[in-house]
Amino acid sequence: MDRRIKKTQQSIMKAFIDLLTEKGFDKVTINDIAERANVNRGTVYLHYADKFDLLDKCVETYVGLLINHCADTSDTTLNPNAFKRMLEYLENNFAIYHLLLSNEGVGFFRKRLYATIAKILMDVLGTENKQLSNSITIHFVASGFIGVLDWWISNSMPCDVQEITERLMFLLEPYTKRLDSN
Amino acid sequence: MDRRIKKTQQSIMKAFIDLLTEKGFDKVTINDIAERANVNRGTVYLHYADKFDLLDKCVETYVGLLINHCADTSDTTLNPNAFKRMLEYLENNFAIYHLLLSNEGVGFFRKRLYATIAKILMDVLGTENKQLSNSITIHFVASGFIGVLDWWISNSMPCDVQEITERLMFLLEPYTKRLDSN
DNA sequence: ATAAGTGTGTTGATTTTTCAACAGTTTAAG
DNA sequence: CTTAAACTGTTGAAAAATCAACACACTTAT
Repeated sequence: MDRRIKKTQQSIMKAFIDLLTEKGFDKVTINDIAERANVNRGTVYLHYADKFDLLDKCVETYVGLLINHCADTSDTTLNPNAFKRMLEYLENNFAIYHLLLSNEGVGFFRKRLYATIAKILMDVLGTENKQLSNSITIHFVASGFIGVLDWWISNSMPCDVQEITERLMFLLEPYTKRLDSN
Repeated sequence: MDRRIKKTQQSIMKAFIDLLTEKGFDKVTINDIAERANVNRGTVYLHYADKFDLLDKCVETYVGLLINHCADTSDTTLNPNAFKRMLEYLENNFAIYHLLLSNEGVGFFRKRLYATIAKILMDVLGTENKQLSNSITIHFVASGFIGVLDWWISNSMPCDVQEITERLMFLLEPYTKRLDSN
């Protein structure tokens, strides 16, 4: 990707997230964003259709970053190290994810994170196993997982990464087994 | 000036100063600078002829910033507040000016600062008074002034702004009088 | 009601940056 | 010495960002 595009998109997203924190979605204008990002207003429209599209792309980016931080290893099984990396990343970028999980995210974030995690679980299962029981398990596990993340972030990380990782592993253990053996 | 130009030049200069601090002038390559500034190598050559030109332009910029920080008021007489602002700016940007005053500046900085200060002193005198005695006084005062700045920065600011301002005012007092009355 | 002000989204001409390719020079190592 | 690798500086075509201008919708205060 062209270096200019990357730089422009990064500064627009950064500006948008900052303004979201300061004023809230409704009060942020495209003018604000362009000014803060030190970019022409037209340039914003060159990349994003409108404010909602920008929020959507931001969410996509941050979900991607979160997921990538536990996908370094080629290990597809749900292992503690992957969780730990993800939670540490979450901890280090607390402000942003707290914002996106709140109503400021307008539901976009939760929806996309849910879809992404469900897809990963399906991929782990492989294409053959499309039984109803597995579908239900996937949605149950995805919801439970996100619910715990949400609780942890929304309550300002009331316990440390190590502890929440262990609790998650414990909770997921029976289901990972059930998923592995189709 | 086009917004892109400003952004590009700023990031190139920032990258250059940082690399100068880390590696020294000789070891910094144009590739380094472009990479650090997140800019195409060709773009560097679009703005600067070579490394020396870049250093020169940097020096010009930083001398300008230093001078501007005591030129807010329309008061052309040498007043304590102007000195104080300048010294405070110097204090807040210690690392950069320490670097530029050292051999890393390759003499460019001292030369240009000298020329700038001498010119200001001449302007204060006006165009009519071009007597030899005034010329000599100007060079004496400019040298003395820069010498004190250099000492202060090179020794890591061994006294506070207030004190050095007072000492400077005291030292300059007889000469400002001599200059004012042609 | 209307006028002034602010935000939205689009357009086209212009400028800047990028990229890849090139030839020439310097540096370092076998 | 010579070969490989890295750095320098330049070029031209292509892509992106800028700017000014436009029409339109919306608030809000006189």
